[in-house]
This record gives sequence, C-alpha cells and structure tokens, in this order.
Amino acid sequence: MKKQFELDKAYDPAKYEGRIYKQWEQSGAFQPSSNPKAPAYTILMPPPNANDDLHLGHTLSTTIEDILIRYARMNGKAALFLPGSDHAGFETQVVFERKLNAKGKSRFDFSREELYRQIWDYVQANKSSMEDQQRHIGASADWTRETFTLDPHVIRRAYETFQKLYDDGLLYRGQRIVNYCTFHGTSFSDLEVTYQEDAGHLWHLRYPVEGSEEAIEVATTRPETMLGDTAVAVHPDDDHYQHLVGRMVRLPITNRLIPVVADTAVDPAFGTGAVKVTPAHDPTDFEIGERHNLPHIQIIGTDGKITVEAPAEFRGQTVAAARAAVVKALETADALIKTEDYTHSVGHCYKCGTVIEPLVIDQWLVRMKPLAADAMRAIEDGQVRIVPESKTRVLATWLENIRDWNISRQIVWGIRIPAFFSEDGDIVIDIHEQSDTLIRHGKTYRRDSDTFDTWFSSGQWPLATLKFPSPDSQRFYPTSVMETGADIIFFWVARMIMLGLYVTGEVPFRTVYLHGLVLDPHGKKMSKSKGNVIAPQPLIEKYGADAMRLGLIANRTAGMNQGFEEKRVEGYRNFCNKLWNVARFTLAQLPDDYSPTRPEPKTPADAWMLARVNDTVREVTKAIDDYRFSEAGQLIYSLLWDDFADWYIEASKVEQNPNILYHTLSTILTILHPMAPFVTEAIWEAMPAKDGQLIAAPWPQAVKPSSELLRHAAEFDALKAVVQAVRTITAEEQLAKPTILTTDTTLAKSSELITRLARAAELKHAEQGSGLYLSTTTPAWIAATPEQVGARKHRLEQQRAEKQAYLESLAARLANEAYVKSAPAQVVQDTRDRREETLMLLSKLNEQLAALEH
RNA sequence: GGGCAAUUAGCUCAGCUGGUUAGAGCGCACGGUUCACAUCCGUGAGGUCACAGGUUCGAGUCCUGUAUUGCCCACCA
Repeated sequence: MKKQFELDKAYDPAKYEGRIYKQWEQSGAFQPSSNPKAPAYTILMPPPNANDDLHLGHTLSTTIEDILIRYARMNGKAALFLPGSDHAGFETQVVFERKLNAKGKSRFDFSREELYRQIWDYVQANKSSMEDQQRHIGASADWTRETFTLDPHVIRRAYETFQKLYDDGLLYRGQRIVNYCTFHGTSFSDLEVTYQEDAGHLWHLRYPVEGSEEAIEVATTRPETMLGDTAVAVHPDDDHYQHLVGRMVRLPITNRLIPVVADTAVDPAFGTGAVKVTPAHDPTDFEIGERHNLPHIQIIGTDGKITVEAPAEFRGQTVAAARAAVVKALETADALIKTEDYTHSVGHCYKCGTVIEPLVIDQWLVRMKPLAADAMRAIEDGQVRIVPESKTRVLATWLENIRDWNISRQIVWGIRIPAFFSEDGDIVIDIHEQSDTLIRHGKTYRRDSDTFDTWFSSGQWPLATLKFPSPDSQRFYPTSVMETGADIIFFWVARMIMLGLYVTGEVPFRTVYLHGLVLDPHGKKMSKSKGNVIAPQPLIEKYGADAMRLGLIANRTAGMNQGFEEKRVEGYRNFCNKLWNVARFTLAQLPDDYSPTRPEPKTPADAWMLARVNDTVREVTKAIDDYRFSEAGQLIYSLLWDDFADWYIEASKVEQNPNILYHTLSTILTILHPMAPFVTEAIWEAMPAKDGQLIAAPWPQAVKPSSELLRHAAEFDALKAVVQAVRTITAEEQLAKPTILTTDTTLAKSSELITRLARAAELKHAEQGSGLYLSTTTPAWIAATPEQVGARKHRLEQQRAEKQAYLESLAARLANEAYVKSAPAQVVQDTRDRREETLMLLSKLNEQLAALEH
C-alpha cells in the first residue's frame, strides 16, 4: 500500500503555525536543556514597550534573536531566550495621557495611585497582545521566565544598585540644571532632547556700568531671562573689558547690581564678547555660576511661567508673553540697542516638541566617569565584541565624553525612587520601606515623589531578568548576544555594560549585534506622525511567519538601515511553497516502508547533490557563526531551488536514489529551520522515520568530501553545463550543424546520462550537440557561435600569455635555480587551482629571490 | 564644528582575510497547458563597481584626495 501524504497542493501557513507553536511550547522545547554539561547560550529579548503594538523593527529583532537561539539549541547548547516587556515609563505615560485627553480628561484629574492603577491595567492588556504577536513570529522564548520591568525583583534590582551607587559615592543629589519639558512636567537626560534650527532674534542689551559713563553691550536670544541675570561675563584675556572685571553693572528693569566676571567659557570673538549670565536658566551660565559662586534666581517655574522672583509686573506670564513684555520694558528703559533676526539651534522635547526649559531642580545624578572608564577598558580588551565593528568606536567616543546622568523623572508611571527627605534637607535611602513617610530619630522624612528614568532599571536588564545573584545568573550570566537596534546603543547598550560591570564585575554580554532600522519602502524612517508605519501582523497573515522572517533578514546587513520591501516577503512565500512542493515530490517517491539508510551516490548527479549539500552546510554554518544571516538564507535558497529542485529532482524523474532525495530534503529542512521554523517543522512531521521535533534535532556537520566524490560530482557539473547549453540553442541553423568541441574525456563517458537528461527536457537533438565549446580553464561550458568561440579562445590565450610573460621574467632573474625554471610551465598547466598554485609559487619565488639577494 | 557610514544592474541590496568570466531578489524581454509547484518552468538583456590618483603580478575589495547622500554627537550668548 502506498503511504498516504496529506500535504496540500500549496503550503497554507495559517493551517500549521498556531498548532506547531503550541506543540513546541507544550513540549518544553523553549526551556533550556537541564543537562549540566550543555554550555549555556543566552539571549535576552530587548523588552518591547508594553504600550503599543509591535512594529517591523521588533519583528526583525525577534527574528534575528530566534535564529541565533534555534541555531544554538540545535548545536546542543542550553539555549535560553528570555522574553520580557518594558513599562517604558515616560513613553507609556505620554501614550496614556493622550488617551485621557481624547476623553476630555488629564492626569491632574486623578490621584497618583489612581493614575498608576489605570496605566497598569492599560499596560497589562497591551502586554498580552504583544506577547501573542511575538508568538506569531515564532519566538522560541522561555515564557516561564518572562519578565516585566515592574516585576518586584526588577524593582529590587534597581533599588539595590541605587543603594550601592549611593554608598560608593557615585550618586549625588544635585542642584543641577536639567532639561525640563514644561508640557510633560518632567526632566530629561541629554539624550532625550532634540535640537533643531529655529528662526529667532538676537537682542542687544545695554547694561550700564555702575559709577561710570560706560555701558556693556550683551546679546541674547532670550531677553526674558535677564530678569534672572546675576553677572556679566567676559573672557579673561579680552583687552576690551580688562578694566571692567570686578566692577558692577546695573541690571535694567530690576535695578539690581551684578558683577562683571572673567570666564574662559566666553568666546571673545562672538558678538560683543560679553555675555549676560543667568545661572538658573542656561547650562553654560550655570557652570559659570558655579565657578564664580553666583546666586541662582529662578524666574521661570516648572509650569513654564514667570515666578515670584521676578518683578511683579511679569509674574504668572508665560515665557513667550514675558519675552514681549520684557523687550518692551527694556525699550522704555532705553536698554535695548537693537534687534536682529537670528537662526539658532533650540532644544525641544523629543516627544511633544515643546521648547526645553533649562531649570535648576534637585535631581539624582550618577557620576558616570568611573563607570565609563571600566566599560571602556572592557571594550578595549575585547570582552565585548560589537557587530558591526564600526560601532565600537562610536560607543567608545561617547563613553569618553560621558556626562553625569540625571536619573530622576517627575512622572508617576515608573519605579519610585527609594529616597526620603526631611524638612531640613536630610536624606535617607531606604530600599525596604514601602510607605511614603519614614520616621527616623524623631524626624519625619517624606518619600521622593520622582520615579527612575526607565533606562536606569532597563540598564540592569541582564541582572534583573536573571535575578542576580541566583542559580540562573550563575549559569546564564554573562549572556551570549545582545541583539538590539543600533539607535539605542547609548541609551541602553552602554548603560547595561556600565551597570553590569559595576554590579557584578563582569560584562553583561559577549557580543552586541546591532541591527539597523527598518525603513519604509521609500527609505524614510517609519513613524506614527508620518503615518508610514507598516504593521507586521497583516503581512504575517498574508504570507506566513516564515516568509516574513526570511523577507526581513534577506538583503540586510548589521547596523545598516534599510527599506522594507513587501515583494521580498512575497518572494519568500513562494520559496516556502517551493520547499513544500519539493517535499511533496520527495515523499511521494519514497517506497511504502521506507527507512533511511546511509546515502550512497550511484550516479554523478547523486555525488553532485551530496557535495552541494555538504558545501552548503559548511557555508551556512560559517555564515550564521559570523552573523551573516542574509547570506545564510541565500545559500539555502539557492541549494533548494537552483540545485535540488531545478537539477536533482529533474534528474530524479529519469533515475532516482531515494536515500539521496531523503537526505537532501532532511538536511535542507534542518539548516533552514532557524530561519523558517514553521514550514520546516510542518514538513518534518510528514517525513517517515522522524520521531522528535525538528526544533530539537541536531545541526548537521559538514564533512571533508572525498576526492572520489568531488570528481564524480564534477562530471555532473559538466553535464549540467551541456544541458544548459543545449537549451539555449533554438535557432534552426545552429541545429543543422551539430558539433561538440571538447577536450574533456569525462563528457564522453557520461554521454548516456546527457541523453537522458536532455530527453527529460524534451531536447531531442541534444545527443548531437551543437556549436558547443568546453573551456579547459574553467568548469563552465558555453554555447556560442564560432565567432564567439574564437574571441573567447583569443582572450584566454592573451591572459595566459600575460601571466606566462610575468612568470618568465621572474624566472629569468633566477636562471640558475632548477625549480624555478620549471615553474612557469606548471602554472599555466594547472588550470583548476590556478589561484592557490600561483600564490604558492609566488611565495616560493619570493623566498628564493630574497635568499639569492643576500 | 567633530565623527561614522554609504555610493556596485532599472529598483532594493550582497560581495568575509585583494585572486578564475562581479552576484541575488524584484522588475523587464522572449518562449512554455513537462503528471511536486503558474506561489510554476526555460532562455535572455542589463554593470567603464561615484570620480581622480596611488600600492600590487593582480583592486569592487587596500591607501590618499574629491564629490554626493544619509546618520550620530557637540556647540551656538
């Protein structure tokens, strides 16, 4: 009885993917092997923000991670792919507030607890849909270890590191100027501010020098800040102002007296060479203020309005209104010299675009220099390898110029900072206290209302997910590969390295693989505001997860941004279907009670197929080891389609060898599995004599092929070329004059197979051949007209003559060396390994030449 | 202002340490009702590898310079 194959005519992904994923998960295949001898291989999923659907970037990221994990698993590693999701502090609060606004509410309508609870519920709902999407892609992640960035152990990790930084003196409470968004009501790190060129004005102001007829002219783009000026600064070497340093000027409008100070931060060549100094509202001025002990007068509040520190007439006004009012007042006071148009770069909130207000607030800051120094050493020592390598330098440069890190955020959604303040300014860190107040030594302390910058906790992701210190961290830390977007190298990768080293003394991962952005089809960055975001889910439904995975990694290299092409996904859908049909054919050929045995090549085609499979296994293995996924995919594509389907299966229609068919299909399924897990597993199930799941099958090993096999295989290469050549001959006159020019005897031996192949292709005149020429210098046969053959021969002879002339000239210099005399002849005779031979000879000649010259 | 990357076929891109005639997918042209597959089969056209020098027996690949594009960082009173 013929075995029944229930494979449909075309592969329908929807019919298999859900069931197969469930089957993998339930079988425990996603959990790392408990075999203590299996070396650990770990990838932590960069936790996607739990506030939105996944986009193509996530799909790419998860695909690459999953390829590496499946590959490692098949290579016998204890492979752990640990998934998670990110509460994404500020980002999520912004998304949520937008939803509130849509309902006509705002965050101020709720208490802190209520707001937190609502965001929590929203995130939980989103989180589970996001996990489903990761499953649809085929992520072979260990969901039993899934981590959310607000899990208790993640919070504990952040707290313990906070405490350690505090104890080590690396954390300080700083009156520091920070980037403040008055719309979102929080401060930002430098990385979260985007600068853009804005058209503005430059106002020239006159500050009269006290007790003199002189006045100093200063220029500013922000005249309203003059209300908070506490000095005028000039360069110490600037001759124009030497005599004024140390004197006082009278600030217009407020009539306060402020000093003239000398500071190198001033560029004497810019404008008048004198600047007004507002320490409370400008980063540079703040630093000048520190150096000269200038007071801070905060005239702009966190609400973006003028404070009580300013004269009464301006209080409560917005910055924009105050600017106009101050300019008017200056004019009245005859302190405005002139106004000119001026375009300059202004910091904006990366989220809402509001102009960033530099404000002095109490924040927690981390001293980064010592942490960065250790990280730099680790990178220099090669403890962390970055793919692509070029990003290593980018990272090192950033670390060199690192600035202290403001980790306080004035938002609700996040991890509360475990610091407590008393009325009189005492600080207590207590990472165990749950409540908002604390009593110590009879004093009452109130908890810091701020939360951590989300990167402070996610910067400890490797420690948090593996619950350092724990058996898991013992086994899986340092992790193997950190795969993430090139755009968050500073935000995340750098901080993980620094914090990982700081807490454990070891780098958190051995390799960083950075992928580029997935751009839209026109090469533009995808963004919600532009409305050019492509959702992965509909594409997965249309083409299948495997096609999606293959289509995304194809044509892509590490660190490079690249456009998304749906056509490519479609192409890989076709590829999956091709595989499916190759499997249908193969399985239909196998005898009823087939059980595979060692594949023995009987024909040149068999030998060739075995050699091709073996070569491809070796090349694919190397490509994945080198993180060249696109190339690995292309190699398998070509093996399946160009070699197996187009040649071997065609030849099989004449004469077949079930073992070779089976072996080839089985190997292709195995090496393709990391990239296209579903279709390969689905076919694997239909294969006779396969017990376990493909996900747990071992990775094939390439062997060194015997010379016997290679010679045998080369015959088929020649045959292929003949058939191909014959196919091209369609013109009647070419068929009328049949000749085969050949210098290769293998062809004659194999004429029988040529005839059979040709017949399979219904090329009845093939046995006569026609206008063919076999080059002895290359394995390629070419069909050509006599003119083309002639031209070709001429070219080859020229090339040979050139090479020979060179070698003869070399040899002539070594005329008395016997070996060298015979060398040129050898070179031209050997046509197969010309390159190796030539190189070898050249190096020998060079050695001898060097020896003679001494 | 500083740094990084890119420039290869009509389009999107590969091309690892320099080495036979520079590749793929898509698109295009021509021809196919081959019983695994029209999500298919066969054939073909199309490239002075941005430009100019240099190193080498040999350069898409290494070096120098130029041009164009993109990204990142810093500063701007």
